[in-house]
Amino acid sequence: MFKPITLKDIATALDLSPSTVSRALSDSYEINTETKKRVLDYAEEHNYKKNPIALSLRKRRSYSVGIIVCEVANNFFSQVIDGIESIAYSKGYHVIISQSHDSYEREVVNIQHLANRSVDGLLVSMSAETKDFSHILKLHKQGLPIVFFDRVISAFDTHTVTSNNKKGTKDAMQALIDKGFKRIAHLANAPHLSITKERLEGYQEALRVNNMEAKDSMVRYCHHGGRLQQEVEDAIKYFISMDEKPDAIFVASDRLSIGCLTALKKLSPHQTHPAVTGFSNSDILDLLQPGFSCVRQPAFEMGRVAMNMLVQLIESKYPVTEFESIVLDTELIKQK
Amino acid sequence: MFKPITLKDIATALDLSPSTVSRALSDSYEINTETKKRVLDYAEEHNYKKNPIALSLRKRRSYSVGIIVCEVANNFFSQVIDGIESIAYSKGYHVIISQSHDSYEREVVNIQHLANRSVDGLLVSMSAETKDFSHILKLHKQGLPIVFFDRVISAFDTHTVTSNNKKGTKDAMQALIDKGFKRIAHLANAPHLSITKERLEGYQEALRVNNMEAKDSMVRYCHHGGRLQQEVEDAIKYFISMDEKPDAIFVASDRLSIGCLTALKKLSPHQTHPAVTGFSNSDILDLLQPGFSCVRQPAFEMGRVAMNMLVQLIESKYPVTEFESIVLDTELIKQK
DNA sequence: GTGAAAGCGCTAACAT
DNA sequence: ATGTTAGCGCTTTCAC
Repeated sequence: MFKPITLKDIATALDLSPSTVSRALSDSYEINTETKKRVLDYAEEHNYKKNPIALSLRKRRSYSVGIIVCEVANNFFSQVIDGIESIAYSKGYHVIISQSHDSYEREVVNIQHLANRSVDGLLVSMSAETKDFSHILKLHKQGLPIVFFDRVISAFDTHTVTSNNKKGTKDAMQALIDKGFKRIAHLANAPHLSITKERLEGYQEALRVNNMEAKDSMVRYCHHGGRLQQEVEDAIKYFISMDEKPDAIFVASDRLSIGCLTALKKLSPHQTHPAVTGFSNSDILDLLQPGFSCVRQPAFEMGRVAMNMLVQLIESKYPVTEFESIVLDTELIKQK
Repeated sequence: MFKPITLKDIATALDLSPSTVSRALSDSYEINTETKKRVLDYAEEHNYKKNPIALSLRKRRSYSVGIIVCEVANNFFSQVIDGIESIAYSKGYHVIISQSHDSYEREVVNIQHLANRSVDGLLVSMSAETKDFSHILKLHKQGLPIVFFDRVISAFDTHTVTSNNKKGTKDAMQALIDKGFKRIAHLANAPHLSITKERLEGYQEALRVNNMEAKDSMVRYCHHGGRLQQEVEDAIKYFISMDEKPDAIFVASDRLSIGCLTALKKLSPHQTHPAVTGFSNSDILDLLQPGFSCVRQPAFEMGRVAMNMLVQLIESKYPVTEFESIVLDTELIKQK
């Protein structure tokens, strides 16, 4: 069942050799126009498609790339994926998505799985839990093209695309400060993530240039990126039981924002809460927190850039040794 | 670059024939325990993995399945995918996800793409726009195993998994009615979707058993499943400008709920709104609309069931002619 | 218990 | 301009 027509079938049917048919199908210049037409017509009529698996085996290329993100049910990452796919399809690549759920273990398993499935390259955004990079370093050493996006690492040199996290944070913080907020806390992501560090820097610098003190006591980290609601709740509990409660919380991600609002609602359902704002690529937060600005990352564009870089790496004739780090600007969404 | 070790390499290294190595690796009974150990040890030591592409070519099986959903950035579908993956991994299958974005055209292209990539089977949830099923019927006729989940069609017979949409809707409606709501509107999905019809039935039946009139004027459809905010806005505009405004809206999906709340906020920012409730697999709605019940679908379980069915279809020695339609119960989430 | 050889569907030297 | 051959990495008859 389900046995598609092969190149050989065409050859037999038209009384040609497989190689002639192969060349005709690839529109080779050395094939008679007449013959070419016969082959192409026959192929069209019988709905012939090259078997991609045979092609992969032959060319030692799978024309597929792997993506690894923490989760797809996240507007930022799903937008990045859309961007990646837009380029992938236009260049004849297929995309295999896999999710780490911010777990180190699953990241290792999935990356291994993808490498085994002979993807031609990898687009990676690190999991919040990952501190050891040997699994990915190994693949890089074996020559597998890898591009990092958003959550990058510096364990080795390769192309990267990120948002301008520091500036994005600074701008949003400035908007908060301009609105009159005095005690702005920071609910941060896992501490070893690149984005965490950059956003923290932006947070601190914004305070500094406004002559406000940047206290460590106003920063709480979520080591699992908000996957465990308990860790978010603990952080919020800490904030709202401070002697000098924050009047605003700058939250490092969408997922944390949801967790943060849920925790606030649960822990002090009847009080006015500190204002919540931060990085978000979702329209939902606007609904929850009218009147606040948030930082939007150019997710679709990031996906496009990352995929273009990866294709360049894959299709390069020579080993690439010069790598680019592209930084895209964020957008400050101000609501009236 | 990136040339992994092959079976032949092992054969040469251990001075065996490729067939022996192959058999040893597959733990064949006819191979000497001693030899088997040598091969396995060598393979382990050199991190040998069978080339899945060669395997696919040989076995005429790719050990990958395709999923097509409208979008991954949707809690319901991402939970289904998690369920699918949990079974897929344990049975040695890989999963290729693709998104229709509720567009007929993209559904056709993606399904074609997946079939060309020689997936062994397809897990399909129809796009909201699709009325013509010939693209998928063709593949079915060619013998490609297909399982439908959530948004099913009856163009041909195959395994399906769905939620008990009718009962789920009835129960949630009953909860609303018990709370005293008198004029409950229904914001429905695209009219030709299976889920739309079933949920509509539940809506109507709930009214009927409570001796309330089920008027067509209280139902509005979103033909693009809420992808166009305009269509949601038009529906809401219609509802809130009725002579007898609804006091509650039962919304058919998560995405529509977001659109609905956004529209309400935009169209009448300072009034009290009708209560909004409905199908949701996200925790966000609880945040937005405290105190209301919603219908939760067993998404993860649905994914597991669907994938198990697909594997059964793929691995069946004989053509399957008896098909199952599994219906899973929904859960009514009541908030205090 | 092990090996030789054929073949999955395709392409690319190397003929002619 | 077309055909012959070999081979990508693997499994599986068929030999011995």
